[in-house]
Amino acid sequence: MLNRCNNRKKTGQKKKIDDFQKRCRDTGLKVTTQRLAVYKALIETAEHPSAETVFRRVKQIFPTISLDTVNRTLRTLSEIDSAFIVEGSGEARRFDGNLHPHQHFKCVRCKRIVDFYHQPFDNVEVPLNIRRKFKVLRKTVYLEGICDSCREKN
Amino acid sequence: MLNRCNNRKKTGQKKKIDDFQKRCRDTGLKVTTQRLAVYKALIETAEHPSAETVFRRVKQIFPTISLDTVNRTLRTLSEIDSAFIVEGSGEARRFDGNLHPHQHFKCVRCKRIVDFYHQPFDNVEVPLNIRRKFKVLRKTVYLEGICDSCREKN
DNA sequence: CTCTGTGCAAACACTTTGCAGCTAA
DNA sequence: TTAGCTGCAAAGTGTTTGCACAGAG
Repeated sequence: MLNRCNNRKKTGQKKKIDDFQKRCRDTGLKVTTQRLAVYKALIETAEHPSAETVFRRVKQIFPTISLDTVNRTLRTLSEIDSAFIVEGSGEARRFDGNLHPHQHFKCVRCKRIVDFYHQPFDNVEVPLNIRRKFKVLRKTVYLEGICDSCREKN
Repeated sequence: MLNRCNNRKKTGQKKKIDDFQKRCRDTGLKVTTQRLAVYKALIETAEHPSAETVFRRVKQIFPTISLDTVNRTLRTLSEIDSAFIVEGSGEARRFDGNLHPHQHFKCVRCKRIVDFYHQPFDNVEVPLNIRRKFKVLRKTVYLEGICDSCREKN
């Protein structure tokens, strides 16, 4: 399973790129050389790169691209759900003094974070292939969405 | 201490504070007024505050404290496991172009992020009390620890 | 041809650091 | 007493923004 995720197949890449171009057209975005290059760089790697990393990579085949464009494009990609942010919300760090096991729900509009506890999340064992390779120190379950009061505001 | 909270809840806070002081002594940290004030402010709220928010709150009862101290203290608290970071790693945003459902393991040393897929995590239903109140758009399961190559380096 | 996208530079928000004086142990 | 802590100011890091020009549709 680790392997399958790491070896993203070439044939699949082509289709992804076609789908992406369609997605751009559907959402009214222009298919620019830069946008395509950033998207390709992102799906060609399994290392969950930062904007800086994508920038360095794209620069090799497109030397005039700027870091700003990469930043803007990555943000756009996540807005049209062609990419996800796996680390760093871009907002300030936030802390929790509650040491008991629990999970969080975060409202993407008002940024409110709510604690909850749902035992089944806690009960799921970390898979063996992960436990064998890595020392797991922490397990986080995180939900995102729109909270009740933000929904009413629509 | 306000005396309106004279029951078990307050006793719990009291115990937490005692435990915290012990934790400081055990880890060789001094129990300073600032450190205590920051810790209290953190456990008195359920809103997962940022450093800035904690700062504003502590300032009311301790006007000379600086934001730097709050930042430093919150970092220290998470280092001694008296608090957790629930949002914002402080590092750069990182992106993922893999849209299939999957989970992540992140090595806290080398920052490498590895994809895996463990169906049981996917199968857990979001609890009803959350689904009823909030519109859930995304579910994230995230493991943190030490990866194989970093363990060997010890 | 039009209007979005890009590159540049400057602005920005948050966090960290160097240092001198302070304080808990 | 003294090692560690704090407050201040300055630097650092990553991201966003305003603007004029370029290029996709």
